[in-house]
Parts: sequence; structure tokens; C-alpha cells
Amino acid sequence: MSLATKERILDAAEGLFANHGFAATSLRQITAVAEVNLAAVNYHFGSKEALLTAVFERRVVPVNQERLRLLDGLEAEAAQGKAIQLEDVVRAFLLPAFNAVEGFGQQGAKFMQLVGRMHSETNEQLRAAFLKLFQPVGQRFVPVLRQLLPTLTEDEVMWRLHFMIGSLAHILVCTQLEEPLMGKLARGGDLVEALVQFNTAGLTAQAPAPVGVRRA
Amino acid sequence: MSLATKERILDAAEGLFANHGFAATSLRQITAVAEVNLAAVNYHFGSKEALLTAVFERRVVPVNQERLRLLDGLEAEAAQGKAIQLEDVVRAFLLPAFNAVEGFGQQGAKFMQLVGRMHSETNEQLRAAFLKLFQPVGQRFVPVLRQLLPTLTEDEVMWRLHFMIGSLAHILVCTQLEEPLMGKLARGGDLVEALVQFNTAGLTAQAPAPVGVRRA
DNA sequence: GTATGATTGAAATGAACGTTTGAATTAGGA
DNA sequence: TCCTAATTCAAACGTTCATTTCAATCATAC
Repeated sequence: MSLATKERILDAAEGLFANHGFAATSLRQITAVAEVNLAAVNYHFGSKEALLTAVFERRVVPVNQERLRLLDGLEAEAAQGKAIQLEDVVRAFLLPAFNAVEGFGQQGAKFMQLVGRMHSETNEQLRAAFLKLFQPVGQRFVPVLRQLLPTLTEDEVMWRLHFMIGSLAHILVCTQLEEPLMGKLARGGDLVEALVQFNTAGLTAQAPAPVGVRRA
Repeated sequence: MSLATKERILDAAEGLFANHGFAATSLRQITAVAEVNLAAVNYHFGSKEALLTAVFERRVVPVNQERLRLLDGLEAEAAQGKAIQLEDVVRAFLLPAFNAVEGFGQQGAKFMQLVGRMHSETNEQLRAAFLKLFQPVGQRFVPVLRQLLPTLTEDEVMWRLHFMIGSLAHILVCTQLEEPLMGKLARGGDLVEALVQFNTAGLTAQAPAPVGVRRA
């Protein structure tokens, strides 16, 4: 029965953190949704912060593992002489996030909304835990991107990677909202493919002309 | 002296909301930073939520006015037969946000971080106020984008607009952070131009092939 | 100078928060 | 069956929160 309790708490916390944010969600709300006793959170997880960490580890670890697995596959092909396509790297980065949504159903959608939200979280402790989960992904993808975009400076590559992360995080949050800014968003269709094409084109865009050469 | 009090509260709230989020910031923190009495917030603004609204209206209104002014300029040129360039529309959308940062100095940077954060805010009341400020911008930019990207479906255009918004919001938050995910971000250089090029390329990317035609 | 209205100040209100406590209950091996 | 450890429960802890109150202070017009 304890395992069911832990899972129910994680599910409830995932949904509420995604909907209202970490600070705006109380343990009383979580335990009410999970239909468990208030003290169960501190008993099973230790603290509210530790609960958030647990919520993340349950889902992020598999997503980032899948990202690295796909990148491994691309590099294995490259070792056999087949050139790595940027679009495939973009796909390796973006797809696991969306596949997780489908794999975990309604809960997965909530979680991805939470991930999008966490990308703009500035609480230091929470960021530190979040950072740790994504560091291995950055360490692998950045060098590959730099190699595929040799005309760009290192700063440019990092910027563009963050543009991509931003487009992903934002769309994950917005597609869950009833009323996003500036008009409704379709949910079905091939959103993933649109995201892949957008970011592949953005990453490969010609480097901006140096200041002074550009037109007014 | 009252005007100075209101301004000091707005400045303090802007910085703290940006750094820690709305729910995680207390009025006591705000009034401490502003060096005003605790009751001054409720006296001048009515409530904590009304304060956030005031923080936004002070800055967002001018930014969105500038966006529309730039778009007006482009459409005026178009009326004289000169074709509108997508890149200029992208610029009209992205530049005012960055110009505001420079115009308002350190406070502007904090505010832009707050804007980025608000894009993933899901509290209904806050979103409603936020939405109202951006609706006129959407109403003007969406038709122009649709006209400039005639091969895309309406859903595709909306998606790509949100990809752009996401890249903007994310970079506004991340460039203010000590340690963004996946590696440090340069702050100087021509970040704006990089963002413009990235999004222009992304928006003009060829529409994804229909499902089934695409390669595995 | 004094009356008046706007602003500030210190203190208190009641509610909600995360966390802790210790007794009651449950589950499983001896 | 009984013992033990794990889990659940109701209640309370101390703290912090947004907001309110009302007296003190300020600016200003008469």
C-alpha cells in the first residue's frame, strides 16, 4: 500500500506543480488530490523540495537517457562513414520529450508542462537539482552541434541551442493551456515535426553579418 | 514623496518577482528592499496581485506600442509598393523587448526576465491580465505572418510564432542567470541579431512533409 | 498658524504554510 | 498467534503570509 501512496503523491504533485508552480502549490493540496494523509509527504520524501526532486527524477532520467541513446546511434553510424545530419541531432534532442508525453499519457503531459516551467525557475536549490539532471545532455550535444555548425562562434552555438530549448519549453507549456497568448494553439497534427523543421532551419541560418556591415 | 514610494515599490517588486517568482516573493521582502512600510503596498495598489499587474503595465504597454509602431511603419512602406520582408517583421517583434532592456537599464533586464517567467505562468488571474496586454500585438502580427508564409497552414503559423516567443522568453530569462542549463551563455555580442536570424530562418523553413512521406 | 486630506508607521489579525509528534493501525515473518 | 517494523492518522507546532487597523506624521491650501 506504501508504494501506491508514494506513486499517488508523485502523480498529484506532478499535476499541481505543473499547473500552479512549486511555490504556489501546498502540501495540503497535494495530499488532498492524492487522497493520503498530510504527513505522508514528509514521511516518504522528507520535505517539499525533496518531493519536487523525486518528481523530476522519475521522468527526466529516462528522457535524457533516450536523448543520449539516440545520439549514440547517430555517432555509431558516423563511425561507419555516414555523415551526421543536423536534423537528426535536433530530432534526438526534441523527440524524447514528446515521446515521454505520449508514453505516460495524461501524466506525461502534465510533467512536460512542469519541465517547461522549470526552465524559467530561478530558485537556486531547485535549479541546482534540475541542472544536475541536464548536464550530461549538454556535454554530449554541444560538441556535436559545434562540429556540425563550424561557421558559428561558440557563443552563437550556445545561443541557438538555448533558442531551441526555449521553443521546446514554451510550446510544452502553451499547448496545455486553454488560452495561450496571441491566439489558440492546435494540439494535434505534427507539432513535433514543425518544431524539428523550425529549429533545424534556425540552427543552420547564416551567421549574422558583423555589426556595421548590416543594413539599417 | 508618495510618487517616489510607488516607484520604489514597483522597482523592488519587479526585481524580486523576476528573481524568485510571484508566489515565492513576499510583500515583506518587497517593502524591505523598497525601504517603505509594509502597509504601503496595500495602500497604493490594493493587493499583491494588483501590484504585479501594475509592474507589468508600466513596461509592457510601451514595448507593445513600439512593436505596433514598427509594424505600422512596415505596412506604410508596403502601401507604397515596397514588399514587406519577413525579417523586418521578426525584428519589429523582437527588438522592442531588447530595447526596453537597454532603455531601462538594470531594472529593464530584471523586467524582461520577469516577462520570460510570466510566459510559463499558469495562474488564471495573472494570465488573464497578462493576456490582455498582448492581445493587440497578436491580432496585428498573426495576419501579417500568415500573408508572408502562404504555404503554411494556420496551425503551423501559430506554432511557429510560439516557437519564436519561446526562444525570446527563454533567452531573456537565461541570460540573467549565473548558470543556465547546458553551459554558460555569453551576454554581450549581438544576441538580438542571432535571435532574429534564427527565427527568420525557422519561420521560413519548408513546411514538413505530410506524415507517411517522411523518411524513418 | 491652523485645519484638512493624503500618506506613513507600528502593531495586530486570522489564515495558511511546512513540519513534527505520538498514538493507532496495518502487514508480514517467526 | 504474536511480535515487530512499517505505515497511516489526527492533532498540534511555530512561522510566515497578506491584509487591516488606527494613530502619528506630513504636505498643502486657506
